[in-house]
Formats: sequence, structure tokens, C-alpha cells
Amino acid sequence: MTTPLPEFDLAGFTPYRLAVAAEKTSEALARQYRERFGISIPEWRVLVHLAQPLDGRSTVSVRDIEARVAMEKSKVSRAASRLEAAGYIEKAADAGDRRLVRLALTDKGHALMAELLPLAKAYQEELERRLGDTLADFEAGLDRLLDTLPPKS
Amino acid sequence: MTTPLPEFDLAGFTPYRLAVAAEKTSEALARQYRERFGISIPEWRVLVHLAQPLDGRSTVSVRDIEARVAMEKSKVSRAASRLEAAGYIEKAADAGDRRLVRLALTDKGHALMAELLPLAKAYQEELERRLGDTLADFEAGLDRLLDTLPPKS
DNA sequence: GCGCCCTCATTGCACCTGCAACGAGGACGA
DNA sequence: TCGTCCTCGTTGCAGGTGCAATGAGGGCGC
Repeated sequence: MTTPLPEFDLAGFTPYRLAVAAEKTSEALARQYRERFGISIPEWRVLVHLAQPLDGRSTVSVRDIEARVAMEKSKVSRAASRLEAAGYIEKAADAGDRRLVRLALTDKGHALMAELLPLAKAYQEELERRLGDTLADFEAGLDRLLDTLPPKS
Repeated sequence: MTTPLPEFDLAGFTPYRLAVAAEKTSEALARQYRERFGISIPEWRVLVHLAQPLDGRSTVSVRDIEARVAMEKSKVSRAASRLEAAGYIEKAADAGDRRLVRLALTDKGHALMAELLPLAKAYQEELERRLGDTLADFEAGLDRLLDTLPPKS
């Protein structure tokens, strides 16, 4: 028997708890759209972004999504390719800056989102119900973690 | 222009927020032990479990860890193999039930944890400081999400 | 002892991922 | 116009992942 190690309970470790909670909350919804539409989480994130009216101008390039959706550009790029192959979105070169790829929902993609978004909203409401009276502080705490850490590099 | 889609803000979607927060909070610590010791998150979770005194009896088989650490058994198995290859743990067949593989820290693994655990504790304290007065409700909310959803199958 | 069914851990497979490198294109000064 | 440096998006690669299938072993009834 060597020197005793400090006690440490993984179940009380916030990063671990967050990871498990994220996995569990995502899974319930993700399974639905995976099984019914073959959509993965990265694809879902791209679609949500494309489904938003967007503040006026509408660049909707890969790097736009990359910035707003907290995913690497290669991940966005591949998700977009899969979505294009499935017929949910279209890619087109930007007329002004030909390095940019403009992404847009097809009619099929639009119809998909008309089904998915209500599901997501309902799920969010269910989560809020579960959080009950802790909701406000819970989200506030989440904000603090999200705000404080983002110092990207 | 087709039917307008319902509005939906990904940035306010709790599963998404949790995923980003989990990623960010994990990364800061994970980078440290990745760069300094070549340890990944699954490996870290296995190590933490092995570093705990454990309630009396000490089975510490793959399936024990699987249950407590919220990882698939194949993930645990591979993490254990990598740790064994790196010399941090040892595997041995259980004398009583030869299907079981008993895992245990080597001296090298013990020394590693003597360094890592204090880092993790300090980090946890930093997070708690950041959460400030929202800490209690934040953790309570997290508990609710973790409790309510776990219905495994 | 034998057969049946269960459990444990590993592994094969197809897929996804992060990272670095790349090619194409743009911006701007000389 | 040319050269240099930056940005955008894709891709090659090495490695990690989930899932299903596998093989070794245990428990129990007959």
C-alpha cells in the first residue's frame, strides 16, 4: 500500500456531470430524428441554422455556421455534404466571393424542418418543466459557464 | 417563398447549451492531462474510478466501471487496453469468476493520479467560484436532468 | 455430466472525428 | 500586373466510436 490518494468523486465533478447530462438530453431527441429521417446531431445543427430567418443579410456559408454552431469547419463541411447527398440542402458558389459556398434548404429540407422544429420546441418545453423552479438559476449558471470559458484560443 | 418555419433559436436550446458547456469545461482540464500525460477523457474516467478506495469490496471489473462511469463497455475496454499499454494499470483474471477482468493501478498509475486528482479538485473549485450564487440551483437542476432521464432503455 | 441460456470482455466493421495540409480565390501594396 | 499573404472549404490520415457479433466462462435444471 502506497501513499493514499486524495478522495475524488467523479459523480460530483461538474464537467463530468455536464457531459452526461448533455449526452442524455441530446440522445432522447436525436434518436427520433435519427431513426425517422437519418439525421445526425451535426446535421441537425446545420439545418437549424439554415432554417432561421437570419438577421437581414443571408450569407449562410460554411464559416458562418461554423462560428454560430460551435463546430469545426470540417465537421460542418461534411455534415453539409451528407445533407446535400440526402437532398435536404443545396450548395452554390457565392457570386461575389467565389471562395464562399452558400448553403440553402431545398423544399425537401424545408419540409423536414417543418416537422423537426415543433418536436424540438416541445422537447425544450418538457425540459423546462422538469427543471421547474430551478430553471432560471440553472440557465443562469449555464450562461456563466458558457460566457466565462469561451476565450477561444 | 414557402410556408414560414417556426422560429427556433439553437442558442437557447438546453441540450445544445449543455453540449457546448460540457465540451468547454472538459476541454480546459482535458488538454492538461492530454498534453502532459497523453491521457484522454475515457482513460481519465477509468483512472478516477480505479483511484477511489471503493466501498469495501473491490471488484473493479470492466462492467463495474461501465456502470458507474456512463461509458459503453467497449469504450471502457479500449481505454483500459491503452492504459495497460502505457503502464498505468494492470489487468488480471479474477480468480473466482474467470470471465471478469480485474483492473488495478500500477505504481506508475498511482503516481499519475497523485498528480491529476489535485488538479481536478482545483478545477472543480474554480468552476464553483464561477457559478457563484447560482451554484446550488445549478447543480440541483443538473441533478434533475440526470435523475429524470436515466431510464436506461 | 450435459445442455441451455445468461454474462463478461473483446473485436470487426463502418463510420465519424480532429488536425494539418492543400488548392482555389481574394486583397492589397509596389 | 505581379507577388505576397490571408481566407474559405475540402480532404487525407490516423485514430476514436457505437453497435453487433463473438468466444470464453458460469449457473442451473435434469
